[in-house]
Order: sequence, then structure tokens, then C-alpha cells
Amino acid sequence: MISKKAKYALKALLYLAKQHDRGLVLISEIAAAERIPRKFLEAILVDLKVQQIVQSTRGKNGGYTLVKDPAQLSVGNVIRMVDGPLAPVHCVSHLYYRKCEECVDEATCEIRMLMKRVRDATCDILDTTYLADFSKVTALVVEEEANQI
Amino acid sequence: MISKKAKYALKALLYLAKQHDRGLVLISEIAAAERIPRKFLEAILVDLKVQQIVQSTRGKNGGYTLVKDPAQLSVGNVIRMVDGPLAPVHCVSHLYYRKCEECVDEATCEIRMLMKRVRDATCDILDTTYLADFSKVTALVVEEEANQI
DNA sequence: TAATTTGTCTACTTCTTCTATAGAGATTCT
DNA sequence: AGAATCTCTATAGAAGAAGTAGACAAATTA
Repeated sequence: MISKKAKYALKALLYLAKQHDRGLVLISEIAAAERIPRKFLEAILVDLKVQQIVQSTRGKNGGYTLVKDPAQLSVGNVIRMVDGPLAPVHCVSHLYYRKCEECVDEATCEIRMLMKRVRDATCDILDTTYLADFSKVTALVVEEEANQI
Repeated sequence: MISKKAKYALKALLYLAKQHDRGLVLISEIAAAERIPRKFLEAILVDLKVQQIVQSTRGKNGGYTLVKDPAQLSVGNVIRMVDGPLAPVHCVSHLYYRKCEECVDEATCEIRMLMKRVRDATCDILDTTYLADFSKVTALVVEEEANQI
């Protein structure tokens, strides 16, 4: 199960992606539109800012924007940033690998082999689905190219 | 991520399946073989007994056995019994379905559609892998048939 | 029947994570 | 100066994860 936090992050980023041409978007607007507790969303956005996924401006007319290209920001990426590994057990995670303490022999552990398949199937889906793949989300590059005309 | 409890349950059941022809198996033997904290394993086995997956006998020469046929007990089944849903979000779970509180429209929620694919991929693997599919595990039916000769 | 060997049951603990909330502070614009 | 925003720090309640302790009940066997 992914956490609510991860789901909120995803919804917020998707909202930002959809509204991208509008420039800065208020926290409170995202919170209201996606029904996310405002203060909780604040904390999430700060995290995403540290990860350099979004950017913000303070003061009047301030707000948030995406900095990452939605065509290159995958859902898997977002979930990992918030929740950590997508893998069902640490010992099959690529980025968060950790040995099982109780495992007698990792190389022959059949549970591990099975879980590896689950990990791969999950990542195949989430790491190849980008924010831009959701309807009404335009990739930044497309706009940038348009601007250069 | 599945819990340690679920992993322990899986390992214990697999051990029981492999030792099935030996009759009753001690908690402490399983705990030692699979490096599971003994008291924790006790609690897990009680759960599995309530679920009628295993059976036990007290007193001297007591212990545990599998009652379910390893050829019909899937890994998905075991994990669900211990951890609950395999789905990444409740709203795509079949057996543990629950509406997201913040979701505006479930029918068009694109995150949900994506998560449904993840759920299906995960269940496709875990619900079609049975304890008997692990090496050295013999299905009970095979033994039962043999006994009838 | 008493001792021993098992599983059973109840209760508790400790730690961490999840899901927030409150409120003062900093920044920007008008 | 004043209003609108984001920011930072602190706190907190609930739940769950992972385990531990110890008395109790049942079966065997000497």
C-alpha cells in the first residue's frame, strides 16, 4: 500500500502539471481541488521542493510550479521520493537494497525470487508512466518548443 | 512493502510444507531453521490456525502441520491473511475495497486506473504461485493418493 | 500421579510511521 | 503599511510493527 502522502503528492503534481501554463498555483487551490488537508500538503510540497521537483515563490501572487518536465517525471519516481522502495521486500529493491536479517541464503531464497518478479512487474508499470501520460497534461518541452517559434 | 510478519508466515508455511511427511513440527524448530523470533512465530501460527491453514497438537510430541494443500494455497492468499490487501490503494482492491475519501470521481481517476494495473500485475503473480510451486514442496494430494494404493 | 514437554492466552512494551494541526516568521507585492 | 503567500518549528494522537514475558492448559510418559 502506498501512503496517503504519496497519493497526495501525485495528485498535487498532476494538478500542477495540468495547470502549468497558468504559472504559479496556490497551495490552497491545490488543496481544495484535490481535497488534500492544506497543512499536510504544505509539508509535502516542501519535500518536493527539496527534491527539486517543484519551485515556489513567496509573498503575494506567489505559489508553486513544476520544474521537472512531466514527460520525464515518472509515477514510480514520485512514489519512491515519498514512500521509499516500490519493491515488496528490501532485498529485491535496486535503489533501497538491504539484506534480510533472517534470510539464510539470498541466492537461493525462493520467496525472494518471487518478490523480484513482483518488483519488476510493478516497476515496469510505474517507471514507464510519466505525469505527461495522464490526459490534459502537456509536457514542458512541447511548450518550450512552441515558444521558440 | 510486505511486513516481516507476512514474510515469516510465508517462510514458516513453506517449511511446514517441505517437512510435511514428517508429521508434526515444533515451533522452535521452525523458528530456528528460518531464524524467526520464537514468540513472534507463536503468534503468527495462532493466526494461521484460526484461518485454518495449519493445525496443532499440544503436549509432548506436539507441534504444527499444514492442513491446506500446498498446491492450493497461494502466496497471495497468505500475504492477504496477514497484511491485508495486495493492492497499492484500497480503491482498486477486490477483497478490501474502500473508497478514497478525497477522490473526486473514482470512475475517471487516472491514478486509480494506473494502480489497478499494478494490482492486477501483482495479483497475477502472487495468486498463481502456490506453496507447492516452490522446490521440494510436495502437494498433499499426491501423498494422499499414494496412501490409497 | 508427577514431571516434562509442548502449545495457548493475556498483557504489555517499545519504537516507528502516518496523518495531520497550530502558530509564529519571512517574503513579496501593491 | 498591509495583505497575501510560502516557511519553519513544534507538537500530537492514532495506529501499526515487531517483539517479549509469564502464567496456563493439555498431552505424554515414567
